[in-house]
Amino acid sequence: MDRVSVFNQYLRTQGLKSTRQRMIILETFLDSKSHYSTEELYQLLRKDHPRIGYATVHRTLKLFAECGIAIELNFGDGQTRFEPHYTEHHHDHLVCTRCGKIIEFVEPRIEHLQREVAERYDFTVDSHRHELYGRCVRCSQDS
Amino acid sequence: MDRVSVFNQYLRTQGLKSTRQRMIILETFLDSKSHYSTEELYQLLRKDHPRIGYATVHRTLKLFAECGIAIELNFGDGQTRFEPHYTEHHHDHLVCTRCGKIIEFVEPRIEHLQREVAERYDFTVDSHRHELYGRCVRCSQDS
DNA sequence: CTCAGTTTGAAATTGAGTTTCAAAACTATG
DNA sequence: CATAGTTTTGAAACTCAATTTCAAACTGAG
Ligand SMILES: [Mn+2]
Ligand SMILES: [Mn+2]
Ligand SMILES: [Zn+2]
Ligand SMILES: [Zn+2]
Repeated sequence: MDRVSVFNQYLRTQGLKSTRQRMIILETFLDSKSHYSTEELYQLLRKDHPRIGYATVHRTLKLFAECGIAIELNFGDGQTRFEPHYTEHHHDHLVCTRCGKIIEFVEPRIEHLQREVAERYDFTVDSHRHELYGRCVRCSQDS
Repeated sequence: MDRVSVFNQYLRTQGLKSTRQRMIILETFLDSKSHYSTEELYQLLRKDHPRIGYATVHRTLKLFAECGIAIELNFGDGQTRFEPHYTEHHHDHLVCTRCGKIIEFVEPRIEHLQREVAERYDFTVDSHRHELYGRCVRCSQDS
């Protein structure tokens, strides 16, 4: 089931309404490059939809996270970021602390060792966060 | 070189002064259990040193992080936490989202794969963050 | 000790995130 | 379509950790 359907079904089951704003925000969120903060997505939306308020963007992104079509990210820059949730391909991130570039990586062997570590402590994992901070190729070359 | 010396040398090289407050905060920080937030360490300090202000605790913890004797942690509860930096034994964390318990783990094979991933993208890693969120043994039993 | 520069602590400010509330928008029913 | 009962919206207010401000206190080189 695609993300639009998941969201609409979530709205229905929660007794929430399908509104023009929610649909526009959903479309824009899914089409846009990933890792947007609320403020960034709000600014992007303002170009075509200047009537949509910041609070609505914020509330809608929270709804996306609640129904599982978005993931909240935090790269330590003081802003929560969101990305569409790809159930098929979980990934983690390399974050360039100079230019802000974000590279996604997939490493099943790390995912596996994670589960092994959790077992070692009889810990039930709901989610995890794995980020490497440093310099991307470009940024490690110049100075 | 022990952490007290590292801090004092950092103060000297930066033209900063060694003060009563900074020494008390350093001692308390190193003696205390780890993963304290600024507020928590401030409350702990207040028992024996009610004159030390929150701003000073905050500024001093930032100094610890700057000179490398402390690491800033963020477990997504809206408070920055600090722990002494153990150069010898790097570890990552399991965080119980129910009771707040923090378990430290060491897994060299993950550290190694991390370096491999970074190389794959010609990325120079300065630091990383790896946390597993879920339920500790106790908390997964009583639900 | 003296004094310029630094630090301190209380209070003010910042900024992302969240909540409030009256007006607008939905949707189920008649 | 009209109406009524909810829910949603957007601007503004609020929250709270983090940070800054500033006058008074402290530090340490001379
Ligand atoms: Mn991503
Ligand atoms: Mn730790
Ligand atoms: Zn870069
Ligand atoms: Zn627990």
